[in-house]
Amino acid sequence: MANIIDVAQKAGVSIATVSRVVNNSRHKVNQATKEKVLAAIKELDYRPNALAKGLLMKKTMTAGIIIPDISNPYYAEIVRGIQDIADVHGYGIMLLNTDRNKERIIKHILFLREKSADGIIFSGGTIDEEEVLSALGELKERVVVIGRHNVDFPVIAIDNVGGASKATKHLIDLGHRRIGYISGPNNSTTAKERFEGYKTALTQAGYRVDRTLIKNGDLTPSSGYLIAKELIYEKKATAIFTANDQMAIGAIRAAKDLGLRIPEDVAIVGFDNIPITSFIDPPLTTIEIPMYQVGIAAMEMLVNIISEKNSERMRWFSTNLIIRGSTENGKKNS
Amino acid sequence: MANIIDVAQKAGVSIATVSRVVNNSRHKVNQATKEKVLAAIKELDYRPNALAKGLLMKKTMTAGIIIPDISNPYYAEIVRGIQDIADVHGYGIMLLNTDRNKERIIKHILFLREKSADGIIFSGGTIDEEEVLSALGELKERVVVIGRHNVDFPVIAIDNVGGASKATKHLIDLGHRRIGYISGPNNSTTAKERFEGYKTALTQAGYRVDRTLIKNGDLTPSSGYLIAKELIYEKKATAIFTANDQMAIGAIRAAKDLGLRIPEDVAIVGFDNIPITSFIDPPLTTIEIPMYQVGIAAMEMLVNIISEKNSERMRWFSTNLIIRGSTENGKKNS
DNA sequence: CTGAAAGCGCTTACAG
DNA sequence: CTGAAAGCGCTTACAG
Repeated sequence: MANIIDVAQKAGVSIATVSRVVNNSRHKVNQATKEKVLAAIKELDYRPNALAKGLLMKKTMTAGIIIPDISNPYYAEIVRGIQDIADVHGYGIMLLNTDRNKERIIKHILFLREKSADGIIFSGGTIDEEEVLSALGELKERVVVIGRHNVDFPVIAIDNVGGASKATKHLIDLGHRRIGYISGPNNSTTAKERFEGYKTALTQAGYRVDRTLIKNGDLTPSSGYLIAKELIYEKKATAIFTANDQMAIGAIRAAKDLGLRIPEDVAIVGFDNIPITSFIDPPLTTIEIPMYQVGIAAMEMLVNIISEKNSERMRWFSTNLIIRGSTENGKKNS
Repeated sequence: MANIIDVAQKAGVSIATVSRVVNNSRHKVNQATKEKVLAAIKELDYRPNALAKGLLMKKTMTAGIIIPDISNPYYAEIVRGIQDIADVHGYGIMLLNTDRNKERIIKHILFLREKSADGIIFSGGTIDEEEVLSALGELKERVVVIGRHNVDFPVIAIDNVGGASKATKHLIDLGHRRIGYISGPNNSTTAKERFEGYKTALTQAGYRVDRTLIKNGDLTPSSGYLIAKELIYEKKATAIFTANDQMAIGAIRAAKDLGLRIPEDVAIVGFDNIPITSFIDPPLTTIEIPMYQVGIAAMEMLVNIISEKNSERMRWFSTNLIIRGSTENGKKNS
């Protein structure tokens, strides 16, 4: 590929001049000269080398996204929001999956440092551990965390506790007493926060938390299916609240396979409001999170931090109970 | 961040020696020297700068993935496969969404060239257009295309035509004559290939293709919902085949909202077999594509191409009809 | 086994 | 308005 020297030679100018026209520099360039350079660029199909530029400028226009799993629609939607804003600002995104595994988190962080990423958006899994923190090195000041608020980073916080509490209270208000909770993997802080909300609502209503009604899933429909069967059949749960929609969809299937009616025999509430939820049968009552907006907010915050605009270090997204047919009869959709 | 000179000084050696131990070079280094260097690296928390290395070596260990939309579970699953293999080989992935828009495709390609990506995996939208091809420049020899086989690139081909044909034949065999097809956006070649299969099956069975039964959706559940309502209510379709599962899920909802039974009154077949399909009600008959495996194959092929191992230029994935309750009674699941 | 030096492709302060 | 030159952080052929 042609480089800046080739262009300079073809245009009969110095590489300094080429650089100035390529970057639309404020340093004045004679119009005729500029046109010669532009012509040479076109003819040679010249593209400036971002590696060389990044090396020199200490700015790569690259951000890393570290998430548990892109095949989880929750993260996919957030990533889409991030990317749309990245696009607007000319940033590229390096996407990394961790499956919440600490070694992979660390490995990915070191990788991003080597690539001189300008910043990191982190979501899912633990970032506030000694080892992870120290891996961050000079990137420590250029991180945005999504979904938690008890970490020492700029954060896009989601009201998981409040949302889960609303969901659980909704089930309590409908008269349910044996409300199961299907959580996420142990290292999912989001699932843990949602568990907090579940406990809070029960406690506030004057009920005790029954540990036998609480199980960990892995956020997939099939884990929701298997655990729901157990909670309903063996533990006699009359309602189930799940840490995400996918597991709730599995739970609905489980109730049906047990020959039970929803919501009459078993009520089910999910979390996230992924697009599919209003199309299943019955439509799923769930807690809405504006995932796409969360992604947008995260990338905007990161861009501000990188460009050292003084930006807020916290954006708060509240959550919203959407009541549909999986908890109340007659509600087909919303 | 510490650089190679800092390390060399601290260890009392030359940067050449540091480089050799960092890269585990075959050039021999005295064991004692090596240990001094290692200690210095550790103490300074030194990470080699990938930009500098990439600039020099003309190899960045970065691959671009250009897809229509990561929030579409079909692509999310493929991307996950790609990334898992990228991880194994030490590659980083830059993810870019195009919404099948030609300008964005071109913009993203140029972006990847500037970043000196080692190769590109492309899926969705058109790559074999003059403008796009020329944007590729020197990357032209380092592209893997997913999902098509009529392009002049190494390809992971999916038997969309055969799959769609099987799906349609299945409906014909069940006695359906008015079979609607809900396609994807006009620039989706995948949806077009699936349309080919639909036509082929009809023609082979001796039926004519009724244009009024064919509509374009946008691959979302809600577009499936709206179009299915129209096809069923106005066009009297008794069966619907959709270009992806998401739209099929919308179509199921539409049939139910019209007060119709599935599969007795309306039969529905999707495409892709995304995880959720076996959990909805009725479970969705669909065509299975091993999406994760497709991603794996694509990245493996790209790695081979980049490292100039002579690799096959074509991998073929066949598709598989999975019959569930949305077309045949008594089939609850598979 | 070790190191000096060239060179990858850029940007910009400086001199003219 | 234009250009020569330094320097970003590396790898490796070459000489010793």
